[in-house]
Amino acid sequence: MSPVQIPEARTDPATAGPIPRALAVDRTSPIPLWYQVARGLQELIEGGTVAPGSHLDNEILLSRQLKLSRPTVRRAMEHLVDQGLIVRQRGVGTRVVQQKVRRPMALTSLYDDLRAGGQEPTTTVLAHDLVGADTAVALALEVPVDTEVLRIERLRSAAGNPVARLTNYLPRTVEGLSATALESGGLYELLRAQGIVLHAATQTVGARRASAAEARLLEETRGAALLTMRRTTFDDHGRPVEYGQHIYAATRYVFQTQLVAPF
Amino acid sequence: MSPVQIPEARTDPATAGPIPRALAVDRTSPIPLWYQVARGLQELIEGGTVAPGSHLDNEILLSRQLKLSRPTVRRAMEHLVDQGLIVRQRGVGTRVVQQKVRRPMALTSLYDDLRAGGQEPTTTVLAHDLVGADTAVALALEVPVDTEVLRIERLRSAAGNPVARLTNYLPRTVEGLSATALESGGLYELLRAQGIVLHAATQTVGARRASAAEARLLEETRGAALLTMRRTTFDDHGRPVEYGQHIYAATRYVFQTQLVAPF
DNA sequence: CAGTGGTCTAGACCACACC
DNA sequence: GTGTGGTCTAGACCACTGT
Repeated sequence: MSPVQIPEARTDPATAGPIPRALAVDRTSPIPLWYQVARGLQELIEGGTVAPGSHLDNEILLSRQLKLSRPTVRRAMEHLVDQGLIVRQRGVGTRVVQQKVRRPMALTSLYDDLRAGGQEPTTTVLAHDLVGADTAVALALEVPVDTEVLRIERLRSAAGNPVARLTNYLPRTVEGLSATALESGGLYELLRAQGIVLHAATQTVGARRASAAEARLLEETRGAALLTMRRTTFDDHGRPVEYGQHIYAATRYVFQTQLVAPF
Repeated sequence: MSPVQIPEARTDPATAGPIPRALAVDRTSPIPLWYQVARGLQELIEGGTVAPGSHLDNEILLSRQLKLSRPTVRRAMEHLVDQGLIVRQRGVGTRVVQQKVRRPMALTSLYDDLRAGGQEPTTTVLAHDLVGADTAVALALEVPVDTEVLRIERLRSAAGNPVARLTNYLPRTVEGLSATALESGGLYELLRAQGIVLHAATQTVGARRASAAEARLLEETRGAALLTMRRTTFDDHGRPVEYGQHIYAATRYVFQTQLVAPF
């Protein structure tokens, strides 16, 4: 009846459930509290401490345990719902979802993909020069046709086998993309190091047969099936950062994606 | 200095900016207020009332105009940021982003895709029966091997040309999937009509060459490049709903995706 | 009925960009 | 400085689920 909280029934609520021990938050950190909580819960889930199918503590209890407000805890949980880690039902509670492969590919690069898969990727720069933008490049980068843009062509290999030929076009204003830098890391990594925040992309995936030269480069048979991808990446201001036309050896690479329903 | 609000300086704030007129919210509706605001703003942006690049009113002003709290208005704006419609910068404001193609493909189906593209799709059911789950199907649907599952095989055409052969496996418990229903609409549409909430999916896209039979079915040349897709779809409880193995004529279809950074 | 998540409010303080 | 968005709090009421 009374809105006053019960004076420590049995155990200290801050150490009660199996949850809170690993979830201490650092209030001096610049990282938002809700994000710290979300990461903490994510570790508990992925580490198996909280079994799939089991219920998580409810918001009010958790906020009391962590000494945070309910909206803060709530925001963390909403984040995990977006990630597909947990499921919430009014009147029922919050349950941990059966674990899947879980790769949030979204805005990663082939380099990140391969490295995450345990294969150490290597890169050979085939071309690194300035060219006039053709209509496709001009449209994607939102510059006039024939504007000089940076072209980068790379051969990406994994475990000694060629996987893809990557052709990227970028505005001349971008810096820090020397050939040596490109051979030691991914393009997106270098862009992020320049302070560019990659925010969104549109991409088109298709397939076609390899030309003789492409087959030779990728060590495929003549006429082999290739995956093709065209992608335009935008920064957080909505400006185009990069446009790429890529081909992948279909025998050695597939695109894997996790989708979450919009809303 | 005083925390008291200024007593109606000049004009009534509720009719001041260009924004609020179309943004009246219905407090009796079961639709969340923040969502009503988000839709209203989206219409203003997509209708061109608010030009790309121009600033939106700030949160405090907008909340006063709409007579809503700041967090509510804020939530609407966060939604639009997720959709890629607007961009926010601390100390600067909220600006409308240059419009792109904007297709939130995420969890739509080929049927939706084709129809949205103006091509009226047609479907021919090639098979509709019960089969024992092989290892791939069993793994995806989380049932034991050899469990009887529903198999649906369809040929999807657009503008009279075959585009894809779709093979889907579903648990026997799913209803409402008669052959006639499947020929008049998309699978996802039928599932949603059954009250199933599609929430997430994992998919793998690859490429290979067509067999003689596949080429014949899709009216392609022998050995033509095909796009392949395997997708498992999950409902909002995290349970697998559907597993599909599909092939697409690469000359007639590509996958187009909009990605937003996950952080 | 009690317990859960879903929504909303009215404040507060801070970090950052621009003048 | 001034104004902006980013974060956080401490409540409130409601809708839905299960008993």
